[in-house]
Amino acid sequence: FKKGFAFPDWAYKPESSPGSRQIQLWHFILELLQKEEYQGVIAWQGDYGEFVIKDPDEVARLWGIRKCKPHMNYDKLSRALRYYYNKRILHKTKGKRFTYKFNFSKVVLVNYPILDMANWIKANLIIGHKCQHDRI
DNA sequence: GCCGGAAGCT
DNA sequence: AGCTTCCGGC
Repeated sequence: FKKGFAFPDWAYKPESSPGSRQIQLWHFILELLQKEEYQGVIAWQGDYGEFVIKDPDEVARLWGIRKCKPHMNYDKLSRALRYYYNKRILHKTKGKRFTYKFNFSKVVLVNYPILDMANWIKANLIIGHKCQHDRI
């Protein structure tokens, strides 16, 4: 996940497509991190895999839109991030405000071998997002 | 802010 | 299972 890495179009599938499921928070975080336009909101900073949430309210708002949870806030989002500690997906950078670090050794190398990145994206990155209650 | 238990939802 | 909601404690 070097800077400027962009996921190709075929990696995105609509929610209604077979085999699709709800997007996971860490997928969403990675999605924001690879988009230049969100660098004022969330960005890689410091050590490899380390990122800073520069605008917690905005990240929470965007996550709320994605999950159709209009009352999402940073308090709730950060609780979800804390559940990643035991799963060894993330850990906190202690002393640094709004700063977390991906355990890429597990997330990428073990669960999703870097050599098979294309299939990892296909299997995990779901971008299509229409709220169920919004369907007419 | 950050932590983690507890309960609830899908 | 993967959050969401709520919250007491630090």
